[in-house]
Amino acid sequence: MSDEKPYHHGDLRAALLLAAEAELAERGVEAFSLRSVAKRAGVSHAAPAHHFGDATGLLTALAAYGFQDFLATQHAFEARAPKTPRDQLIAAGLGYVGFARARPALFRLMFGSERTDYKNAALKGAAEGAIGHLKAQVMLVGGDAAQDATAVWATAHGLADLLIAGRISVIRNMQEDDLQEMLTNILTRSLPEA
Amino acid sequence: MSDEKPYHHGDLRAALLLAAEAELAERGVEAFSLRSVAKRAGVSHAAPAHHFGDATGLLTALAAYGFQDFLATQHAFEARAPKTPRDQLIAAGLGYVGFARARPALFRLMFGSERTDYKNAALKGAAEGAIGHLKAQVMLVGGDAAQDATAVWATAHGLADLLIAGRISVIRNMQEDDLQEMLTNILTRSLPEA
DNA sequence: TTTTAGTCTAGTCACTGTCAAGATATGATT
DNA sequence: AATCATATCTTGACAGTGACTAGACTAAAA
Repeated sequence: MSDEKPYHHGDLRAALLLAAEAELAERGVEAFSLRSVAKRAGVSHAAPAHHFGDATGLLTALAAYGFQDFLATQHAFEARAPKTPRDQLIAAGLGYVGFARARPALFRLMFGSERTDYKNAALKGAAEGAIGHLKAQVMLVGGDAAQDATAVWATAHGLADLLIAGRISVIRNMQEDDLQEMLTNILTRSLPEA
Repeated sequence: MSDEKPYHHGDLRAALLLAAEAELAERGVEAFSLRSVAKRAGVSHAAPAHHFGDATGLLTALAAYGFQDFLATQHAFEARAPKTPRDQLIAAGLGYVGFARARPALFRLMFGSERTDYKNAALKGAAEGAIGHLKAQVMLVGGDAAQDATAVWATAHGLADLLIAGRISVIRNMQEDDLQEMLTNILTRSLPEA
């Protein structure tokens, strides 16, 4: 009469988000299954509906949570970099790529999936927070904020997406050090000129 | 006794590929369904299996076909551009983005999906053809082929992926002319220096 | 004409997301 | 403390899915 699972989980919402990211990482966005998430959390197949509505609801919440970590990763990279605006911006770009490589399925969910609802306020807010951060940094460096932010962002995003897709054959057999140096070079070139 | 459908389709394989791209465009990669493709082609739900094995087989064939059109689009853009190596490379980049915008779901399938088999010879060949073309152009311009090709490619890819995701708010309300100019500017900056 | 191989259909299975109904626990009101 | 309302979770059902099997049909080879 001790190890009995209580009827109420306690914090199922958080547990489901954790399970969902694990499922996402193991099976990918396209093979993602609500029932499998429920099973992993040790709960009935219909339980998630009460917290997230449907599958889109869960994935939307997960994407929003992902954007928060995404921003946090960039901040972590920035903290370890020199404090000049340019270095900070490059660090943010490396953080962008680093996040994608560490959690590729989540990254894909955030930026590419159609199974999330971008009209959702929480997701929209989290996503715009990440974008706003980048734009603010570009303004510190100076230049045409719109175009320059787009340039840096697109470069980081393209590197990230191609890396996790495994399509850049040049890169597959590269030493991690050399890869980082190359990423830095490419990002630097995308910056507005000093 | 005239309009009766014959038992054999005639060219079901091609018809299925056409239907598959239409389904892809309408419902997206993640909601893609084999049975729906079969229905659209007016054929039983198990018919595709005889031509493509399983769903992955069909999507793999479709991706390979996509890479051919992808290359053709770039060539079309190049034909309309000045014949200097730099202009040709930029045109290829614009073609890259143009293809993604015209057929976003197919583009996503080619570069992002896990429902394709990249060990498949046809797909691998088609994909490497597109990559080889880009690399060849970079060598004409001069520079460190590996790094420079990666830079241009990542920039084009990032612009394309972000554009079709609709995440670049700066761009959503932009005039098409201004957008093209901006894309050209950003791609130019990613090029090895003259 | 007979055989063989290729093409397509029909039926089945386990799995999926969603819905509806009911069981159980929590907490507010009295 | 007792009752009621609400939130949480389970169970069971449904149509749609991918994959598999067996068989029907057809065309071309022998």
